[in-house]
Amino acid sequence: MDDLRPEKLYEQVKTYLRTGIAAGTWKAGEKIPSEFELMERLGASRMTVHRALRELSAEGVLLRVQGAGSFVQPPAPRSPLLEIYDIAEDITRRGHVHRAQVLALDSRPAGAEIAVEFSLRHRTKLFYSEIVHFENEVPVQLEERYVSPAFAPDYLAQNFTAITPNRYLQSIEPPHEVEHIIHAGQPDARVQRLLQLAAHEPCLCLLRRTWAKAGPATRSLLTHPGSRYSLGSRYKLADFNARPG
Amino acid sequence: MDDLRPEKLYEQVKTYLRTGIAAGTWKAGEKIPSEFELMERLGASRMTVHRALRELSAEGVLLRVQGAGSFVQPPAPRSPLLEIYDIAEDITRRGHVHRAQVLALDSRPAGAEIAVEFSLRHRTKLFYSEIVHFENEVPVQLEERYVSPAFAPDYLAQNFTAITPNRYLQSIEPPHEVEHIIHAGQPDARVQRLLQLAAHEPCLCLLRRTWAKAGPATRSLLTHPGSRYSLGSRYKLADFNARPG
DNA sequence: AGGGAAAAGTTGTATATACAATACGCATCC
DNA sequence: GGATGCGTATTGTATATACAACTTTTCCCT
Repeated sequence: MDDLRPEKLYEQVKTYLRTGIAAGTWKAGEKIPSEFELMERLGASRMTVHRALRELSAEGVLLRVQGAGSFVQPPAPRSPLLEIYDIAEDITRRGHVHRAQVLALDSRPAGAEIAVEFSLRHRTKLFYSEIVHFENEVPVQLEERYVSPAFAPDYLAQNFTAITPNRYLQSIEPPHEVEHIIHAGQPDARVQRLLQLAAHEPCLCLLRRTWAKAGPATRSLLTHPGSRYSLGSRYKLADFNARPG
Repeated sequence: MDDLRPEKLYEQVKTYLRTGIAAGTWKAGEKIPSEFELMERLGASRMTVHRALRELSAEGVLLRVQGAGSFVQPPAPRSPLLEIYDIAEDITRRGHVHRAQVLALDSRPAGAEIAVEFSLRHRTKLFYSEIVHFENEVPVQLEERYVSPAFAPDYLAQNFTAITPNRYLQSIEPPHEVEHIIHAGQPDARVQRLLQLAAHEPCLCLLRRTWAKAGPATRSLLTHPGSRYSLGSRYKLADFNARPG
């Protein structure tokens, strides 16, 4: 499972800087060492260091000013919203530690509402998983997921502390169609406890449904603490102006 | 205003490919010329061509497969959530009646946080508007918007009961870059009153910032009643698996 | 015909070099 | 004091080269 190949050199440079920023070696707004300095310190060529810095700049981690230097950008609170983003990836990219706690992983009859969504007869069985995701041991997401057995027959045999359901399902077959619905809600007592929410703290709920070519595949309700998590995206529109016809 | 400097060479290569794809020279799924071929055709070095292709790949325009070639990706599906949707349009499309109540429309000094976002000195004046949007006389959105005077000099002269700020600003110049951040929050007493919220009812907050080519343009905080409003999108993903032989 | 090795083609990474463009401090000049 | 210009530091672009990694095609041997 693990990728044993060594990280590419430019990736090593990126990791070096990212962990340094996460560790507070360089704080937001501060200047990081110059390309030349990093080149000597890390033993890579300037072009390799340059590439690493350019990519970090494109990712919004750094702001580079020609003639002046490279500066740490304040972290943009973001998760690519409409992509099938993976929360574990998201957390580790921020340089934090991700842990998943599996509360349930079984097969259970679909309730009326769920059955309709999956175009199944009432009480037909579906796979179900319930996982709490922690960022630095703070709960940031409750994931309640129904999966069609026809789509992922081996779902129950997976170890979801090692690989997220998201990533596992993606590896089977990328979805053909996706739906996202976002709303703000008041958690019930159980959710409040699982996410360690303060009294009356709202939560941000993201309902994501996916379809494979064969039919409905998954239905996940992702609940986040309102005060500790936000969804975001930022992108350039420039490229979409020129269109044929 | 126009940038008279010649486009960078790698940008020229990107433009060459983008226009070729737009013109149908290479269709989705098809293979584009190899780096070597492009290098000879365009008179750039392979590294320069390589950089152009790598960036197009990162942008999702191309799919590159080591050892095989570079293939045109089907255009990425965009969702209404990330577009600049207009709530008046949204409401009328549902067949309901939209009404806007303008609570404020003035010029006011930017607070510390806002000034930083607009790259302005503290207390420089910005245009500000505050509008409640009603769907069938039920409040569904509180719109608190800051606008750069440099971007929209005539902003204060508009009648925002007739045209939404959104639509007006779009007519000046479509944004070059957009950021959306969504979170769930607890409204303060004032918001609670304006949106006629029940006690402890959470709200869904969408912070949208836009940039024009010249710099920061607008910053809107759109607050919705959690129980009466949700954001959603559904779209088809292209088939990324198949690649022609 | 089939299998498999070899070759060719294509992209990925890394380096060295050169020069251009920009920012900033410092000395100079008026 | 203030404006000007210059040198240095730093990032941006472009090129040539080399080799690695991977895919596809060719071709030879069985």
